[in-house]
Amino acid sequence: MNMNDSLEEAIEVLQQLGLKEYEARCFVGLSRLHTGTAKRLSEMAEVPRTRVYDAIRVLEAQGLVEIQHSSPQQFRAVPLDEATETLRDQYEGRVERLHDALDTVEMVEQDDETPVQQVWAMSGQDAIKNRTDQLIEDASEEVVLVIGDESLLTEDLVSSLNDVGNGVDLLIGALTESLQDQIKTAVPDATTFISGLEWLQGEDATENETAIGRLLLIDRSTILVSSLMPDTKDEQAIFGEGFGNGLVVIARRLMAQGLLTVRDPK
Amino acid sequence: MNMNDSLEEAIEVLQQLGLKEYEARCFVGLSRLHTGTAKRLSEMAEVPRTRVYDAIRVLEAQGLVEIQHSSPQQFRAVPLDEATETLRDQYEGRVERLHDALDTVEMVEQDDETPVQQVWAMSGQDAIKNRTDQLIEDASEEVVLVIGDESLLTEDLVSSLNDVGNGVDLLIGALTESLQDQIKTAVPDATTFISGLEWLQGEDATENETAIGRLLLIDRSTILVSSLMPDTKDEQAIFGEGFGNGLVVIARRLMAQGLLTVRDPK
DNA sequence: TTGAATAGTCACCCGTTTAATCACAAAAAG
DNA sequence: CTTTTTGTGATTAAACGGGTGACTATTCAA
Repeated sequence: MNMNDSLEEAIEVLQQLGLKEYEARCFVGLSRLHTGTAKRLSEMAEVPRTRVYDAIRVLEAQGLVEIQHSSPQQFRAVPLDEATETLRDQYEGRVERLHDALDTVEMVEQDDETPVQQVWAMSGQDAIKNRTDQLIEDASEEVVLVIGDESLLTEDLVSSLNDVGNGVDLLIGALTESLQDQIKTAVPDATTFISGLEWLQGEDATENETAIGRLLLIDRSTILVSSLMPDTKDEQAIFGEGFGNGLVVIARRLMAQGLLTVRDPK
Repeated sequence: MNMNDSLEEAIEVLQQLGLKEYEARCFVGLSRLHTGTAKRLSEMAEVPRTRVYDAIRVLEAQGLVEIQHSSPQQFRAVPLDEATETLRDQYEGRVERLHDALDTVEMVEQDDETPVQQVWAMSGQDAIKNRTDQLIEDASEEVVLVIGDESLLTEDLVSSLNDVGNGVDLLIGALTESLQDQIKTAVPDATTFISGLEWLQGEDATENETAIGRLLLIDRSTILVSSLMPDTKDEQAIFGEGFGNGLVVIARRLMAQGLLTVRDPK
């Protein structure tokens, strides 16, 4: 990646982390300046000089820059490692506060008429990863997992797989041999296999550009299927639980197609 | 804390984490509803019904809620642990990307005329903590530290103190006996003492409400002094390096006042 | 000392975002 | 066949953020 792109990337990420554009620009500007006045910073970061002062004040309050109160004032960025650590601390604190606040509250009564046909949709690689890990942890009998992309075989996933109870069968499939090898060494207890769902790929590929992401079946009663946008890495999943669930139809189809039969000749 | 306050707190924190007000309200609303339609959620969360849909879409894209595409649609929040973990992952990723981006860039040349009189100001408890830890790690001869408030004795600080090189003297002071005891057990290698800066407290207390936070002197050439707003827990520090520094005057005053003489009779 | 340049603070403008409401068509429910 | 409910879209008003210029104080160099 080009250096100017790195600068742009840094600015963008800082904004995602909650900074305004000027604040972000000033911070990356200072990061390559070691120390500077408002004027120099204004030129380097392409921020109107008169606005540098506001931006710096905010950054200082967040612990990202230091100010020398001389005349003229000098600014400098906190060392990178310190800055990232500070940001981490900030967010860790917020997430913790959120967790505490919500977990003293949860749940108002409900007039439950569970409509049995529960199929839920969710998005986001992180969220689906976490749900996958959680489901595997809670498995009591059998885990069937098909992984469609190398990037989905994360550390957390591996440790979840290795931590399942003793009586739980592990059946893991991959789309390529190299991926299967990785799985074999990472999760020795699992029975692995390749393919078994070419039909699924074929059927899908005609319609749109989505690739199969994950396919997870827990205790034959809970299922999660995700697809992966090849370019954007965006992941979307559907998720269902309960035997009577409509999604189990998919599971049956899979079994009929011979995917699950791999298990018996084991 | 009251439960309604918890709700408010959660909403506020979610906004700090980047959500809009409606999104935040909808999420905490769903968090206590287990599952709900737009109408119920609208009443519970005090969000206009017609706007619930937009908010939910954003939340779904972030992996914080699941949608059941039935009619009417049903929404539900991801379990709290999964949600916080997802948020964590999100921010960890961003901070990492920031670090990588800035790492490849740093430093444009500089016409250095170091004005020797460097006194820098910084704010924020996290940032000052990180700076403190860093300075202690880099110490080569002597660390003099005075801690003004119990909350400042963090794990990171303790491990930094215990990790200093062999030839480095550790001199740690506290304002109260109980704090001194904590330090003794946490950092056995240190020489501890109490007080030695009543004069500083006195002088300050007349003017404003700030209490002394940290006081750190590294190798007799780098110094950091912080004050703590008693109510807001807001911390502000000044920081200087180099022998010729004006701040060293303060260090001399401290020595003259007998603070540092504790070291000699050791 | 004086004039020019620099430093710093304010106040203002304008486009975008976002909270908030309304109008309307499709779909359920009675 | 009404009457709610549900979902989408357009619209308004206020808040926010980016962008610019006026103005004063300070510094520096004639």
